[in-house]
Parts: sequence; C-alpha cells; structure tokens
Amino acid sequence: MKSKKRTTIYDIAEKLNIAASSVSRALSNSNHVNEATKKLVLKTAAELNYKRNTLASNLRKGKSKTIGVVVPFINQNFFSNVIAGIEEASYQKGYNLIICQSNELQSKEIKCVNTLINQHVDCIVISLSVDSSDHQHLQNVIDNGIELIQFDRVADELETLKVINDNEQASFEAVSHMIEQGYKRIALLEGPQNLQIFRQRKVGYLNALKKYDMPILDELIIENAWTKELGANATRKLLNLPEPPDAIFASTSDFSALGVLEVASVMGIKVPSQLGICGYSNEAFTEITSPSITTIDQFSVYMGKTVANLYFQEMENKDETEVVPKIISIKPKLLIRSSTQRKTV
Amino acid sequence: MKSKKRTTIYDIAEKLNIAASSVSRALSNSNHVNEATKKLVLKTAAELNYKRNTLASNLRKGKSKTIGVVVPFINQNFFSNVIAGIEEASYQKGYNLIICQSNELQSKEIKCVNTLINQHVDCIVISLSVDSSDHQHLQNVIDNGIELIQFDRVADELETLKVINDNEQASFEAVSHMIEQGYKRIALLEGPQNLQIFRQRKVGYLNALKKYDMPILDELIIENAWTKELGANATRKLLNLPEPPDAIFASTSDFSALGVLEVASVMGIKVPSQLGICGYSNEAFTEITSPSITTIDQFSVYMGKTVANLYFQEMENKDETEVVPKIISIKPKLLIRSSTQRKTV
DNA sequence: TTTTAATCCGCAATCGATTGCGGAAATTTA
DNA sequence: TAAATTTCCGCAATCGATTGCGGATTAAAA
Repeated sequence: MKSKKRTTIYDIAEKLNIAASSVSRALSNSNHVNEATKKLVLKTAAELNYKRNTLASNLRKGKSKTIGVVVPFINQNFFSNVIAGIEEASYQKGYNLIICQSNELQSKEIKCVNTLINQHVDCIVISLSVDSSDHQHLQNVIDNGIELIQFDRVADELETLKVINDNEQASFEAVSHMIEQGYKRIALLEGPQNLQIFRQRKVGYLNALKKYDMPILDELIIENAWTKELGANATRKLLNLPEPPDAIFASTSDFSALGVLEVASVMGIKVPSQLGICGYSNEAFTEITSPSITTIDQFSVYMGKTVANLYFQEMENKDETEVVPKIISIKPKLLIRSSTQRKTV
Repeated sequence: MKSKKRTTIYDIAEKLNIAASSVSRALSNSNHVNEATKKLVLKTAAELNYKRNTLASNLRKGKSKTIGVVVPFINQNFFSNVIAGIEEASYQKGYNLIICQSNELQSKEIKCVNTLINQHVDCIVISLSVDSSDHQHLQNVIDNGIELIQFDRVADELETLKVINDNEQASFEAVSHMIEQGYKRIALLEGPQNLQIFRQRKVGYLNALKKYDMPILDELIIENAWTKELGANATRKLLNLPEPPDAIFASTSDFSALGVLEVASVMGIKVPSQLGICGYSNEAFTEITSPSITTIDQFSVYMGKTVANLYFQEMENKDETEVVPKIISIKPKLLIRSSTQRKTV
C-alpha cells in the first residue's frame, strides 16, 4: 500500500499537457493563469491526491513558514501553556511549530538551536535554560538571518525581541501585600541568580521591604529552592531558626510553595495565622490546596500568543527599516488567596 | 547584520578548489574521501560558520527525520507529558518534532494532518480529537507512505501501530477496589462514547459490577462529564437523587473528580466515609487535595517514549517485510488514596 | 485594418545537498 | 616493470516547486 511515488506538479502537468510552471501558478492561485486551466489543475490535483512538497517549496522560496521553539521542559505548566498560545496564533497565520526541550541544559539548548538553524526556521523562540551563561548560540541565530524572540527567561544584553513578565513589580506587590497583612519577618526562597527573572523577583522583594522600612535579614533568604522538595527543606531550616519567619515568599515556583505548605502542616504551624505563604505561577493546584495559596498569574497562554504576534508584526513592518528592538512586558497579577489573608476575612 | 547569504557547500568547495560533491562527502563523513581533505573541509566549514541546509538535504534524500505530532491540546497534562516523552526519545535519534493541536476539532485535526503530510514528515503520531468520526485523513497518511502511530485515543478499525492504555482493566480494578471498600451504589461519569477509551472504561466498570453481582443502575451513569464543571453538575444531580450513590467513579478525568469533591465538600458530605471518589489520569493535584484522590496513573511520559521507540523499531525491521501491525498496551496503575479508603486506615 | 496592450503559457534556471558513474592518481600485486 | 586494484575526486543529474523572461495568442484601442 505504500505508494512511494507521490504525485508532483509534473504529473499533473503531463496529464494535462501543460507546463509544470502553469500548474505551480494555478496551485498558488496566481492571477497569471487562465481561470479555466486553474480550475482544471485544481480538479486534477484533487483527483491525483496531490500534496505540495513543502520541502521543495521552502527550499526554493528561502523561507519555511516555521517557528522553532526551545523551552526547558515541554511538560511544565507554564511552558506548555506558552506553547499552546504560540501554536494558536501561528496556526492562524499558517505557520508550523518545531518544538525542542533543553532539559535546563545549555549543552542541549545549543544543539536544539543549531538544529533549528539547519531546518531554516524563520524564527526561533526561546526561554533560556537555567545554566545558560554565554550566548554565542543565540548570536548565531541572528547572524544566520533568523528572527530571535526571547521570552520569560531572557538574556538582557542581547538586543532581540522580547516578551517578559514584570517580575519585579509582581514580586513587589506580593511582598507589599504580605507586609500589609501584618507579617513582620518575610523569608524569600530565591531562584538561581544567573537568571534575570529571579534577580528581578529578588529586587522586588527587597524594594518592598525597603519601602516599608523593614530590615533585610540574610538568614531569611534561601537560595535555589525551586522544587517542592527543596522548598520543603528550606522551610524546615527556616522554621527551626531561633527567630523563624512568619511568612515565606516562594518566588521560585508554586511547587516550592507547596513544599512550604506541607512542612508547615506537618509541623502543626497554622497557615495563614502563624505563617503566610505566597507562590509564583498560578499552577492549577494552588487553588485547591487548603488553604488555597496566594500566587502570581503570568498569563502564560496569552504570553505565547503575544510572542507569535510580535513576530508577525515585525515581519509586516520589515520594509520600514526601523530596527527598533521591541520588548513587551506583561504585567502579572497577584492572586490573593487564603494562605496570606489573616486580617480581613 | 542580517547576512542573507548563508555559506553553502559550494562556498566551501570554491574556497578549497575542490568539487561540491567532495565537500558533501566530507561533511557526511563518508569514507570515500581522503582523510586530509576531510579535515580541511571540516575546518573550513567551521571557519565559515557553515550550517547544512536540512531542507535541501531532506528534499534530496526523500526523508525528513521529522515526526509530526497531533494532540487535542498541548497544554493538557497528559498530552504534554506524552510529548515530552516523544521528544526525549526522538532527540536521541536525531529526529525533530513538529507539534500541532487539534483543539478537539476534527476539522482542525484534518488540516494539521495535511500540513504534516505536506511537510513530508516521516511519521505522524496522533491522539484523536473527541469529535473524530471518519478517518479518511488518517488513511491518507498511510497512502502517502507515512508511518502512522495512534496513541491513547485510537481508531480501532485502522490497522496502524498503536500505543494504548489498558483502560478496561484499569477501570475494572478501580471499581473492584471501590466495591471491596464496601461501596454499594457506584456512579459512573462517562466520557463521549464515540471514543474507544471511554467505551473501554465503561466496560471495565460494568464488568466489575457484574463480577460482584451488583445491579447496573442507569440513573447512576452520567454522560460527558469530563470537566470540573460538568463533574460538579453531575454530582449535584446524583446526590439529589432519591437514592443517591455512595461512590462516584469519574472515569473521564481527575478534573471531573475534583468537581465531585468540591460539590461534596460544599454539601457537607464526607469523603470517603459517605462518598467514595475515584478519578482518572493522576494529575498532580490529586495528591494534594484533602482528602487525596484515588486515581489511575497512565505513565504518560513513558507512553511518549514508547511511541517514539515503536517507530524506530519499526524502521529498523523494515527490510524484513513482515508488516505485522503492532499494538503496545501499557498497563495503568491504580493509585489508592484517601478518597476511597474507608475500611482500613 | 493596424497598432498597442493585456493575458497566458512555456522554457530554463534556481534553491542546496546528494549520489551514481567514470576517470585519474596512487597503491598493491604479479 | 607492468598489470590489477584501490582510493579519491569531479561531473552532472536529481529531488519538487518557483519565477524571471520572452514568445504567442487574444483583446482592446487607434
């Protein structure tokens, strides 16, 4: 049943006794073809079950209508949502998606990027892996004439299109909210500081403390606690301090916040009365824990759509040679839930 | 900075005063090239930042080393996990992934499949959309000489490679477990019966009842309750019956089970003592609800890897012309949690 | 009726990499 | 030293679709 031979425009041309070029024009709906022959070609194409060979077409045209996406993990909520958003917007424009995951490894990230360059994708969308340090491979993308868009985890020093969250602001609001709820010793679970997003979240935290004239206590800042287990470990350490915190801002992720909640629950510490907890990302489960967890929504699907549309806009404005690098910042939303509300009901 | 002209093998050939064919052979590490020239080519290629044009290569070779994936939604836990598994296995073999989402619409599913055919992918992996009825587009894939692999939601009548879960067995075990826990009136939230997986789950449910000589009560079987809201609605209806159920098997999804749990909680019905609840899929949140929800793990990442490896195995055995359609069935695992345990502690 | 313009269509080159074939040079064997 | 292999390389065709150019036919304008 495997018909190795697919029908090509030449098959159609031969059958109709016309030139392949005419077939091509007819199929691409050019207006330089007679209406009658166009109909005939379309009819014959359908009969022969013709499928355009996109490889050949792309090779000739020098563009592939394909967007490459590189994320740390496809199956992390945030990223899969962003991808879904990108897909939705791209599909409408007739673009395809090639997806790779870097597994948080720069080495694999580099390979993925190179593969995408080889594939002649028109655009590469990337959120950096956690151990990302030098950016030669990204420069490479640009040098190869491929549009590069960074999102969420971006390399600031690279002048590219970017879609980011206003992490600093979100973090500031979250901590301010906790302070207003009367929490006095707010701990921070911070992410790897080589990533800008985590630096920004820390800045937001520090600024909020500063604004309210609260001291910055180094022993309340714990590094790299971004999984549930690490969040739990950090919490045990924090709660066993001589002067433990009365709130924990898990700026790394909701998973970390979940670890905090579980440890508190095991230790019999009441949330939110004795301990406030705030996460980051608005994972689905934050709504259904008891108490529900205050967190920050990043509008991930919208972010994906924004990324794709940014590319399409850029393409449309290509002629007007203004090469102004555009950065779109999406304002995340603080979702105040039970885990930090102890003043009002 | 946009260097439209990428270096090709001809550029390298010209620079070294040799033929492009030799460059090609050197780059593909053929043994029909002098060791010295091979080194020289590789060095020059690196200097000129050469990137092989995969489009041209694929066109010539007639294969693209690309796998197309079509799923209802990329950002649903189960599917994103499967995709992650496929990606992992594919990456190791040097294959790329093109991902599409059908949004549960057959119309979009058809378009996705056609796009993938046009892209000349080597293999298409698909999990059918819910309103999938006729399968002409899938037959089309096969007729175009593309390997087709179905997973999870499959069309039984199509003879293709398949990777499925043993839904019937899992469902049977879940219901048996509930019966052994002393539940007498077990309701079923069933999924769209045009999808085989939901039919199988229903069969498992019925078989378990039969085995334990329990009556089948039509008023306890509710159709199409597969979101949280629909699950909640169904639960309200069920619990307001003259003789309400004492357990609900949300065979559609964990989200549905969550809806059940929330309604029960609002109505002051105790889980598991007054009402047993079992979900399906082992979503992350099932572990952290209170009580935690009994559910069924589908090993989704593993499923993805299995799908990809099935394809690679099939390719290796291509020469031995046995065209035996292979079906791999993965046995899901019942995870017994608090929501159904009322006998032992 | 003649000139001009518009409409269609075919020819052939092109995109970049691959590969069968044949020839030249180098190596081994007789 | 001559003959037989082996090694290495270049030529040119090929994959399938696209497109600039020019020619032919037809329609419109003079």
